[in-house]
Amino acid sequence: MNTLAQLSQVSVPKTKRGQQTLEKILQAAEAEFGAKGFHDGSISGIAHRAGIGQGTFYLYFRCKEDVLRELVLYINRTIRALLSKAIIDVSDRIEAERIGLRTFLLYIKEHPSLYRVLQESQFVDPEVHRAYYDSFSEGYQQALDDAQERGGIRAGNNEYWSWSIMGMMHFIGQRFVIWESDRDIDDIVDSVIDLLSNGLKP
Amino acid sequence: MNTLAQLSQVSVPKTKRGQQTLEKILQAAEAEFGAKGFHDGSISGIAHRAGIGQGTFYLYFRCKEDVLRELVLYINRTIRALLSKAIIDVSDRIEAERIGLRTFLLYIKEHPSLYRVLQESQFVDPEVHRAYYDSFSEGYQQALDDAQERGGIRAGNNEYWSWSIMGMMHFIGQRFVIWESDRDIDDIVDSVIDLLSNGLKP
DNA sequence: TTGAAACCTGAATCAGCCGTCATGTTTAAT
DNA sequence: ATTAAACATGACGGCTGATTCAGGTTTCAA
Repeated sequence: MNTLAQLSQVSVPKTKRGQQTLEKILQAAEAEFGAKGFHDGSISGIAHRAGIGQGTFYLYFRCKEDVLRELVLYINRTIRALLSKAIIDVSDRIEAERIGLRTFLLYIKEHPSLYRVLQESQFVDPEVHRAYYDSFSEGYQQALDDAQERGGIRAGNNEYWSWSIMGMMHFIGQRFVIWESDRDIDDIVDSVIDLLSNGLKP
Repeated sequence: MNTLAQLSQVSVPKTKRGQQTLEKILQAAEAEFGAKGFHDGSISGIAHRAGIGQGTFYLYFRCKEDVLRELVLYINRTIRALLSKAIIDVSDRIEAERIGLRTFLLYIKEHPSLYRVLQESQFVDPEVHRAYYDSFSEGYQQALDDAQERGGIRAGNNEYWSWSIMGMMHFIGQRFVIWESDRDIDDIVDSVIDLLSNGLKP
């Protein structure tokens, strides 16, 4: 299994101008892929949005796939940082779930293009896509393990449970934030966390 | 919102030979897209696998996208039929969830290519992809409504709950059946249904 | 100031595949 | 047996878009 960081293919530009250009390319790629998808999106489209020549793209990335990989790493870093920060001193696991789901939904609402890129990476580079979810799953299992030791939640198979929870969050986000974006996020969170906390049984 | 059936673009062949050819094309497309994905898979690849000429493909489908659409409709019909049959006389909702999850996982284990096509349809024809899940969600909400009236499960927002449950099933299937196929399916089902029935709370 | 490294350009190349078409074969109803 | 409809073929035209490259320009350390 690869860790995500090992999958990066870009080297850091040496001048300030280079760093700005790299940044412009990444933002342009986010917009281009978000609007047209990976296959219909083009390098010329990215270059145009970034305000650079076509050839400049290849000073920073070896190919079209590499820029998508880099965007997936970027989402991973960003969401992980947001989540750690949001639940840093929440000791109750279920409260942490609530805050985590809310934070996630608010993030993808603000960055639907980036979230689309993540989904599409499944068919462009399955390895980086899986590494993204593996990295979340690991942290998740650790958190569930800890909560179980403290008696905060019931015992269970945390590998299966972590993927179940990620699945809930993903589908809820896709359906009620990406596909239909005017729902009240707190209503969604309440309902989903209720199910996750208490289950279906009366 | 479109119903799935309206999205079909193929007309039924008039002779027995035509029906056989259509069948061959669909099976070849399942294999081709399953192996190479939609974009890297080619019409010539499909025609080759089906043992027909390239032009013959276009007697049955207008374009590459149409055959993918047809495959999504096919999965939908098949899984729905399997599920209805499996839970036809199960009155306990939680037992029905258990059987439903098990049936679903066994199906995708046997048809990973078809399941990949369904996932990829999100980026080829978002409408048919969404219609697929909407059709399941509707049936799901109905089932949850009924069970709540009988007191079989707790009250909740069944729109959110149905998508949460579909998300659990999807992620579990992707991770532990598609990506890693040697897990004991009954272990998975027990663990996931335990979480779904009883929740995280002690 | 200078020069070497870093960065930029966009027209041209090139490979690959979708979809068409002119022609030929098979089916099945009468 | 006849024939019109249905089905089959595969070479090829046309287009698209990723990547290259030869010839610039800018940066910055010394």
